[in-house]
Amino acid sequence: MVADKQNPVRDSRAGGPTAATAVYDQLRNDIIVGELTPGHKLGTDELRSRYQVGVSPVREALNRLSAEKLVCFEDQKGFHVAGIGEEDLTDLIRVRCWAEETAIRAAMDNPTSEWEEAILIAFHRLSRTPRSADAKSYLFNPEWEALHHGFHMAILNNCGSPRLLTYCNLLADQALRYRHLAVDISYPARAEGDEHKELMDKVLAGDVEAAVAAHHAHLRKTLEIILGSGLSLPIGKIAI
Amino acid sequence: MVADKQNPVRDSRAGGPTAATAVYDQLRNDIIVGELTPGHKLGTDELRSRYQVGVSPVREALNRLSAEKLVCFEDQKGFHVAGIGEEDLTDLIRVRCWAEETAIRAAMDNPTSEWEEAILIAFHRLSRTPRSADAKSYLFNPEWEALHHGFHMAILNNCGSPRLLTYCNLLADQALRYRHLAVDISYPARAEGDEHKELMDKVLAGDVEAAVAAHHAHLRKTLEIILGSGLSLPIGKIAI
DNA sequence: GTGTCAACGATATTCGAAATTATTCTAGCA
DNA sequence: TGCTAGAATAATTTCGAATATCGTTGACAC
Repeated sequence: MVADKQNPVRDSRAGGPTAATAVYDQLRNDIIVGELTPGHKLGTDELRSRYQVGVSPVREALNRLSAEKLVCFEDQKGFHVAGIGEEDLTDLIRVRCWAEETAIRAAMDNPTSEWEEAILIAFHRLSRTPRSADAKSYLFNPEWEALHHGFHMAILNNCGSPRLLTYCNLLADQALRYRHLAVDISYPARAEGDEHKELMDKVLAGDVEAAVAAHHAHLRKTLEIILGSGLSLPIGKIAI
Repeated sequence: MVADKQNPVRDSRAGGPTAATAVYDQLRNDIIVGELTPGHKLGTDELRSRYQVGVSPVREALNRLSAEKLVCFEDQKGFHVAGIGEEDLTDLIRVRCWAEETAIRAAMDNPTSEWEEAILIAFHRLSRTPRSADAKSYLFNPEWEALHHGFHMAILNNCGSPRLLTYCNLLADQALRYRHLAVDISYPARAEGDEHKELMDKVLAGDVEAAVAAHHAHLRKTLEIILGSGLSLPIGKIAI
């Protein structure tokens, strides 16, 4: 592979060898971060020039994303960034409560010391990392995002069901997009560290009901913050 | 659109206007029915000639299916029909129990007469249709399959969560494939009508715990039948 | 006999143009 | 003025060829 102007996308990435995968990753990120706003038309030409590739990789990436419900598709009408709405968000959080409650119960049903220690480490790392890359106003901090996701997944990981984990990840990504769309407005109103600590304490204490309660409270607070953030809803067509 | 030899796929279908969607539907069906066996390599040329289209629609369909976990994909290595395995099947049924239990509880939490009547009708239609298109040996009966799916969905429909319903549908499709792969061997060992009737009775009686129990028993029996059918496991690579 | 390496064949991937379809705009008519 | 028909425009979708990559086979050296 030669690094020239012809293939800037492929060259700028380490992971995916194929252009389609590279575009998929970038596009997915751009949508989750909110750079591509809900409802925005994802035209062929725009994406072709944006990522410097042909039609095929773009289309391939869009198809994969539409299966993840981050992109909306209709025959002969092309692709749009999936819309958002209050009902959709409420549904998302509700299903996430169900799925993750199930995962937590299953995980706590077979506790191992490795699992508990992994949670402890994940929390420790998260607590040492600032929520925002800038001290005063909010600035997206990819490191914190990764550690935050890692902390929650560390708890669920022990549930023993690959399918359920995959689904939790899917829901988490969708929720992450909502958070990004709202976060600029509501930061720094929230003390997330305390919520995470309480969740961890209950999990490590083996108190299933308390852990589930803490987890539900955590998600419900997220819902309230987003709904109260002034984010205008709805926008665009929802992808079921 | 002209009906000629150039476009047999598009012409033979009523629903999807685009070739990609047509291939998607057919391929999906071929996989679920078991005509394309688990682990089978889905090469470009094979599918191109099988469905009489170019590379683009084939690739598009494969990408959508890989998101549904019916097709396995790896960069630079192409596509395979998703593999099967005992662990995967166990996980599938377990997650299905969780998801559908949640849906049943939510549906029974807000019972309406329309909903109850829809269940009654769905059961009635199902009970009037033979499981097999042939009286003696098993022959795939698409009508029964549709009504069976309709009956189960009639119960879940009232849960009020589009996301959960979509997920239940996804899991149902994956389970359907396992059933098809095993059904030729185990038919007609099962009295499914009785199980469905019991499930319906509990739901209509408003007895949540009994309904959930009946539902779990129904799924667990499916698991046991498939595992005991002599279906050789595992085959191919599992799509998480 | 065993291991490495290069060339080959097969396959997946990508491109740019062509075909098809939706959308918009305009002209003509009631 | 409002509405329909039809062309012009713009977009999606599809194709077949060109490119890049992988796995294998065979030769060669050790």
